[in-house]
Amino acid sequence: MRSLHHPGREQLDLPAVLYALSDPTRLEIVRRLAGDGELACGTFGLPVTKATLSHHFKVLREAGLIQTRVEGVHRYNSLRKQDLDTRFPGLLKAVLKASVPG
Amino acid sequence: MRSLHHPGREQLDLPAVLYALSDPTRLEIVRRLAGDGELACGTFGLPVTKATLSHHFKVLREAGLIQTRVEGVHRYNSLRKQDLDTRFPGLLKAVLKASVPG
DNA sequence: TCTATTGTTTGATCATAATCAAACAATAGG
DNA sequence: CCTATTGTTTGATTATGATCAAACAATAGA
Repeated sequence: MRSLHHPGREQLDLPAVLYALSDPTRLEIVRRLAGDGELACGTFGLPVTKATLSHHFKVLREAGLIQTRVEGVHRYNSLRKQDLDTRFPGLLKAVLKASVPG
Repeated sequence: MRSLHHPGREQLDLPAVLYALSDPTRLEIVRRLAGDGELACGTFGLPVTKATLSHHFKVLREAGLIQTRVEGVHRYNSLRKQDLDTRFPGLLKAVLKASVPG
């Protein structure tokens, strides 16, 4: 398996970040991670296959939104809050606030 | 010509807004409008044909990011700052701050 | 070593979208 | 009217991406 690629803080690209956030499934993943800290891929009860989910995690990872830590057979994902907030101040907070319908 | 469609404030959809902002050309359009208030379509010296530009304006308009006012032969575009800020507080500001490289 | 679990990758399909040239529409000014 | 200007729409092309099933890889546990 190819090792997981995480772009550096300086490489974060706004269009890529916005694009990653523009998919409802990925937005939901980000919301969960914002609340729960660290989650394995399989713990999201989303209505897509594991292949599709894996694809979405890859998009989020390569855009620099999440960090994936390997432990045994699991991949634990977490939001790169610090990096995002440094590079794009207020963006994540605004997106998270807005993504709660109501 | 079909009349220009602008979604109501309540119809604004976060994924659609983020998607509209995820294209560099459209992001540049939004940045210009944020600075200059109101601009006709032809006044952006962007490296795309007028057909492509028209397409991007349509995407921005239908996502609710811009408002297009027809005056004579021109279309004057402006950012829907108020609506965006009401619906997604802090989002536009964060995007505009982030989109200035440096 | 065998098996179950977890997730990735590949290959295919289908949909969406970015782009352009060309045709079209609407208007302003002669 | 005629013409130039401004922008939209259409049709075509090309690229990207969301999705799934199936094959694969890695690990933990019996």
